[in-house]
This record gives sequence, structure tokens and C-alpha cells, in this order.
Amino acid sequence: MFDHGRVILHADLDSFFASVEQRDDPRLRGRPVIVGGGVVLAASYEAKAYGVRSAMGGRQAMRLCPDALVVPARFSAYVEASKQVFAIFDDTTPLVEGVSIDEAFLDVGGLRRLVGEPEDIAASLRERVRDEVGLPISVGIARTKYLAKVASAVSKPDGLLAVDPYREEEFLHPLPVERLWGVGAITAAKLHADGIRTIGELAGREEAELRTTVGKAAGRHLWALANLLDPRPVEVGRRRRSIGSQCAIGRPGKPKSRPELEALLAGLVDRVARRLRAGERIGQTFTLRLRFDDFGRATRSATLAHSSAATATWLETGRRLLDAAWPLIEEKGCTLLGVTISGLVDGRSQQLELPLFPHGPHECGLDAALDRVRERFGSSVVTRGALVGRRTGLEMPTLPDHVPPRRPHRALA
DNA sequence: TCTGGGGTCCTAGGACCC
DNA sequence: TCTGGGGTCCTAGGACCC
Repeated sequence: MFDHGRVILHADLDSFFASVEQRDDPRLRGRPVIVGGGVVLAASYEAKAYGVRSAMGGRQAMRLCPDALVVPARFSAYVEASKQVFAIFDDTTPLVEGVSIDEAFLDVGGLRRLVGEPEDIAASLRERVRDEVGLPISVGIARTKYLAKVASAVSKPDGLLAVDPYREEEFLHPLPVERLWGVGAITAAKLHADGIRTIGELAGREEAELRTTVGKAAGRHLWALANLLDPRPVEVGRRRRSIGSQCAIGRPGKPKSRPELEALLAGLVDRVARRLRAGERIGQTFTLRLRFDDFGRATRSATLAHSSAATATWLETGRRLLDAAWPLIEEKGCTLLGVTISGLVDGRSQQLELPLFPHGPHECGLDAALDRVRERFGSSVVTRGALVGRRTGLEMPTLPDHVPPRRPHRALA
């Protein structure tokens, strides 16, 4: 079927969290399983048959499927299973692009001579994941990423589907617009209002018309996908662009005190900063996320002059933003606090507490501090980094040897 | 049905620079 | 006194995905 050119697999574990639970506990097999409590994180196919879906409220899910077995999420088990599955992906081809914890694109176009036909590669991949990790996985095969993704979704559960390059329109155009990558509830409603319900109907419209209804970039993107244009290559080694953590808090109408929120903030900042340092990344922009009693949302952000992964730096920034948002929080009530650090580049940030300034900071004190820093971390750190004096200590974010240029401005890209 | 936690990318407006 | 275009960066918000 794929006699030449690119061939892409999209491999996607079925009901990933729920499948891991069923694998690890025989009592759950063949039965409706819901992972998560207040919100459904994942539902087994037995539960999906009753209409239970991810992100659905727990109560609604139980109403739809009263016999469901509800189990708490075990993230470490999912991470471990994911690693095993990705090891099989990596063993299949060097060209693997992870999309999320449970799915990836694999470029197997170059393997035909060496290994075999894409359909055979996909079949053996599924078999290996089943045998070695004990999980069902669906695979779509196509000439482009997007078609492969749609194919894996259509093939579920535990399926394999190849889209014949000569029959792509036949496959894609009858599908509803909701199948387009990037069409959610809001965009779907806009398209429906314009009389567009299938991908084929969208493909037949003028691109300019779509841009006015759904926006410039989205219009271009959707029009291209619907018209089978998707030249995006499988990208190996994509780096994370931001790291964040958030925490739902309390019930509406039960306001948290300022000290309680500050303690939560400190915990979130600590967690995010640790993850930055563990990954040897530094970031430049802090975003504080808030959700209010009425489920409205707001963000407050600040960009520093230098990148950092130091807890003290980000905590101070976070406190400043919380301060600024405090009137809003008092007025509207706060049900979620989140922290995201973005603008990530490779680099390290190290902190050294120095009780050096009994008489206040001055040139001499800074010089002495720099000497201590050189002793501790090596001179290269200081020559390449920024030095920031603070009440609680000193911080030396060290820049990588090569700082990648910032991305071009999006409007111009 | 009252809604978790982790992300990505795009848009729009304002400040600022040349 | 009035007048430009081109570009960057930052902030805030929105939509979407798993």
C-alpha cells in the first residue's frame, strides 16, 4: 500500500490509566473501571460503553454507570509503563516523537528495505506492547501525521488501521469536523453555525473565509488538514517549553486565608523549581494561575531579566504577583492556584547562602561573596552568570554555553 | 455534571526601539 | 507640528489537547 515516500505510525495506548489498573488487578478486568475521584481521569472501555468520558465529573459518571469500580490514580505506575512502551518505540525506529505520556508518532518510511512493510512493523509493535508491557495499543498508519492520528482513533480499541494514500479523501471527508486536530467545542460551534459539519464540507470552503470565522492561524491549519496537506515531520527530541504545577483548593464560598494561600504558593513554587533543576533547565517567565468561585480564570505573569531555577527567586516573584492579585482574590474567591514557569532554556541555577553582609551589601562584600562562589562552584559559573544579591542569599543562574536564540515573534513566523 | 493536572499554541494590545 | 513603517518583547487571555 505504501510503495514510496513517508510513512508515519501513530501509536496510542487505549484508555491508558484504566488499562494499567486492569492489568495490575485481575478483579478489574472485564469490568467498568474509572480512574480518579472528583473527575474522571480515565475510563475503561466497559465504562465508556455507558457513556463515561474523561474529564467528566465523578457524580455524573456514577449516575451513568453505577456499577463502575472507582480506583485512585497511581501516576508512578503510569510513568513506569510509559517508559517501557517508549523503549519499544525507540527499538522500532530512531525517529520517535512523543506526544504525551501515552502516544507517539513513529516515522517508519525508511525501514521498508531493512525491516519490512509498515503494516508488519505496526503489527509487531502492537504485539510487543501487549506481550512485554501487558497493554492494548492502537496504531494508525498513513502518509501524514494527522491522518495517522485519525486512523489510530478510528481503529480503537486495540486496533490497527492503515489509510491508503490513494483513498485519503474517501477516508477523511465523511468524518465530522470535531475530528480535526484543533477543533474543540467552541470552534465546532462556529463551524456548525457556518453550515460546516463534515471535514469534506470544510475542505470545500475558501481558506480566507475560514480565517475570518475561526482566526488566521486556525483557519489556515484546519483548511490544510482537511485538504490533506500536512507536511509536518516527525520531530525527534522536542523539549518542554514550560513546567507548571497547580492545585485545586477548597469549596467556593469558603475563602482561604492569605497565609494559607502563601503556603500553597510556596509548595507549588518549590515543586516546580525542583523539577526545573532536576531537568537542568532555567526559565524566565512566571505565571500565576487563578480560578475563582464562579470558575472564571485569570493569570498574572512577570518576566525576569535573567533566567533562573532558584526557589527563592521564583517565590519572591510569585508573592509579588499574589500581592497584586489579592484584591481580585478577595472579591471573587479562589478555588485553584497554579504556577507555571516558561521561557525554558538549558542551564543550571545554584544557590549559596552567605552570611556575609553584617554591615549591609557593598563592593567589598560582593567581592568576598564572589570569591566564595568561585571556590564553591568554579570560576566559570561566575564569569558566565548573573549575580544577584538578595536578603536571603546569593543566586548564580549559570547560562549554557550556547543560549539558543529566542523564537521569532509569532506574528512574523 | 459543577469541572484535575499537565501541557501547547495563538491573538491582541501596549511599550519601546530604530 | 505632524507624521511612518518595521520590529521586539511583555502581559493577559483564549482555545485546545491528553
